[in-house]
Amino acid sequence: MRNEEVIALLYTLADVLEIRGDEELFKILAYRRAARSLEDLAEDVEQVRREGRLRRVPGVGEAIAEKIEEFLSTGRLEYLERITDGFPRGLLEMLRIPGLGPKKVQALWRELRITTVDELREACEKHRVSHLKGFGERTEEKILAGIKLVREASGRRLIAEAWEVAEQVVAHLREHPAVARVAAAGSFRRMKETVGDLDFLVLSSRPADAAKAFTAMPLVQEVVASGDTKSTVLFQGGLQADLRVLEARSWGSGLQYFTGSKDHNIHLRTIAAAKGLKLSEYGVFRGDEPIAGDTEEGVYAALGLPYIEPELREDAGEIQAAQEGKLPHLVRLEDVKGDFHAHTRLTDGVNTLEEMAAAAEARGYAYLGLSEHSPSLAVARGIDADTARIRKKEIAGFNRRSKGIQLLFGTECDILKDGSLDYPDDVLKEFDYAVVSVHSHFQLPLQEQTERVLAAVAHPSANVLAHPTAVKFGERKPIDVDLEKVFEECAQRGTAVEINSGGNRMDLNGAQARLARGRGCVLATDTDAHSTAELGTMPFAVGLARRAWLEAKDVINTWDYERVKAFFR
DNA sequence: GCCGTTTTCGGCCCGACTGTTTTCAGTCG
Repeated sequence: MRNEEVIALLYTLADVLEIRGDEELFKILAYRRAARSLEDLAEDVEQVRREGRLRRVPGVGEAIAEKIEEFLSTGRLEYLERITDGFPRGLLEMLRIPGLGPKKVQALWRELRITTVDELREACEKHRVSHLKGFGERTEEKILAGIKLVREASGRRLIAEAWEVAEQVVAHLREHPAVARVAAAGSFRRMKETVGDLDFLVLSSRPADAAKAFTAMPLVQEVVASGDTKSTVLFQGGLQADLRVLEARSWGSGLQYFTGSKDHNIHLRTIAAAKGLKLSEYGVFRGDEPIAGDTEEGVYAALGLPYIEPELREDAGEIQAAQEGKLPHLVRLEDVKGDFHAHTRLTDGVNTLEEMAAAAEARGYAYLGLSEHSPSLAVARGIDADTARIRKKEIAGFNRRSKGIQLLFGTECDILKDGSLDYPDDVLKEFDYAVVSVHSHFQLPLQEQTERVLAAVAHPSANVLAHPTAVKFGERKPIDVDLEKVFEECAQRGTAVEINSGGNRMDLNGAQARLARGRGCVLATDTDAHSTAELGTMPFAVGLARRAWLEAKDVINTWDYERVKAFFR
């Protein structure tokens, strides 16, 4: 997969052109739009190119397609080399500093010959920067603070991590007397697997008090900006958050606007303009007259559209589907009847069988699959066939006693390097079901890795392919595997494909899971829980399923116990 | 550079906050 390289290339092109300042802005925006679009592409860009489908990617036209072609085939881009001739790469790093945009970076470069972040810091400390036109003493201070910030901040983080902060903030604001309504918007509300910052909205008749309640929270490390309707803070730990204060008549349009995505909103505004309307966070207007804004449903209705669920708002076909009345009825958390991927103390979990069963029952589940590791995964104390048989009896005993939840006797069986499974076939047949996973040899080349996984999912005992890319956020890159081929084989063989919300995985992501469904697969939303608490990450797995346009029928965790058993058999 | 129920040319989403300015440019989302 070279998607990341191509995305970085396009962003670099845009940044360089913007600092150089000799191209018109829309050209630069076009590169960024194409880059964002590729970020949401589930497929391997090289394969898309091989099949001549580059120009079908939204925002990729003739010129960008040609540049991607050249870069993929030669590893270089002549155009980039030409425009970066004599262009200091350090300027790109300077652009990351909050408050510094292309114009200021350009001025620093042209006027003061500053080409690196270190040179910039030194110039600020010597107060050489404040003399420049458009700069001042406050700017110098902000740049110095910004340099520190960039060095500390770590960019996007997993939604599970942001979730804890968001819940605290929402609870805090909800209790405040000046606040009538609270919502968290942004990519958080869209349930994107990672979020860059948090966006909070409040309805208040006393905006200043509401803003103060936000900026004065103990969690706040620094107030970056604070105005009448908008404040920005930095939480301890480096997560940035915005608060917007809305009026009741703009609650729906504000929620819609700040939920995004950017490209979804741009598309909506285009539709509004075509109807002679104007859409902003304050409402939908015909001339100066507001015709919608108090509810999100009303905003969409004013544009002639049904309500679109936040998880779909990526400008990935959902607006067209809405226009045609073809939006999916997304799977909901309440539809989930169980989990197929969980561990107990028998291997590397922390809770007992009974504790896990009780926690699952408390979540309202009808069943819970216990899938312990197989022998090869020694670090997780994978169990041999004899120990598995003891577990089988424990589960049978539990199920006889239980008046409610039923346990399934599963295994998370390692896929070995050659694609064979970690138990002999006759042992595999003793389990109710098998989840199969890659836990080793992450570096195999594309073809070998693909053949390995294809062999595993084709095994008659394989029921669920767990965390198919093996990615771990901030820790491990995805394995090189042809997901389309794997999905096609899974569909053919009746092997479900997993969306795993455990640890720092979030694997598959939304776009990949959508591709899986498109190839005819059914999916499983699993937590890979190693404790009772971790069963609670199910909302993130379901969130990804919703981002993948999945309906309840597509997700085996929503099926009843008998149907699941029959599917596994 | 992209794209099409206004268009193959001429548009391209819209507004808040900051700091430096005396009316606004730059930055950000």
